[in-house]
Amino acid sequence: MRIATWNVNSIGARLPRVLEWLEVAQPDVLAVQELKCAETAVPVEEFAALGYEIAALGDGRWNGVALLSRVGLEDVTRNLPTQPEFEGSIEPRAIGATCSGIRVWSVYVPNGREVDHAHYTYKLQWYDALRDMAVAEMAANPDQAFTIIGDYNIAPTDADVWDISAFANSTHVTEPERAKLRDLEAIGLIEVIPRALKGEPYTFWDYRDLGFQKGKGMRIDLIYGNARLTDCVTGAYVDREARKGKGASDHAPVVIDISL
DNA sequence: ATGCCCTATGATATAGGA
Repeated sequence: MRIATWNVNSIGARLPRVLEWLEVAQPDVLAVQELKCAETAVPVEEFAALGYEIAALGDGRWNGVALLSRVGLEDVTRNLPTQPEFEGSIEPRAIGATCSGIRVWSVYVPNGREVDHAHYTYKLQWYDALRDMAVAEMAANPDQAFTIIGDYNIAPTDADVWDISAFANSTHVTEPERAKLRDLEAIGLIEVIPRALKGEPYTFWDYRDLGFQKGKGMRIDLIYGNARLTDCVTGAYVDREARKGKGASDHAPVVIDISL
């Protein structure tokens, strides 16, 4: 079983690259973030032609998440039960489903913007809601393989950014953010750290400043799972190749193989 | 020293990204 996560930065703009990647990488499940389109506008038929069902959550221009699966897609849950609002709305940032017995969540955690911004507080609150969901679901099905994959918008360690000194007073590397990752570990979630295909551990390179070309990346697309799942991981990698060339997303896919 | 890019939108600027 191969599961992957990819922040595609617009499913519309990225459709040819995503279809091509599905054919080459052959994931059974793909968690997608930043659809940037309404769920009613998701290109369902193109994915169906490759054998994938899709469950999508999106309301337009920003955010949006989905799960693609060719091994079943059941018990779809939209949003986190205690997900906080931002400026009065519940944003489409989390969708869960059961795929061939594995519970999978695709998440796009809020960015935070600046450490003194309301969005940063929202980000931290969002993590509490993510933890609450994980606690409840794992308690309800303690023997089920469970994973939360997606764009966490946190670099777990200083080595997960190209130059920590460039991140003074920046989001994504602060202690309160990293403490939220430790909260997830405290409830029994374990991070699966992928190997990089070419040295760099990163999963994101900003379009601005030509980050990819200069090796200025960040590892922010993460995989956490319960022991039932992580004990069965046979491999994991970042598909850095997918970040290359014209028309690439600013994120690379992250892939795990598991043998339950 | 700074910006350099890319996306979608009631677009010909703007907001957001991290």
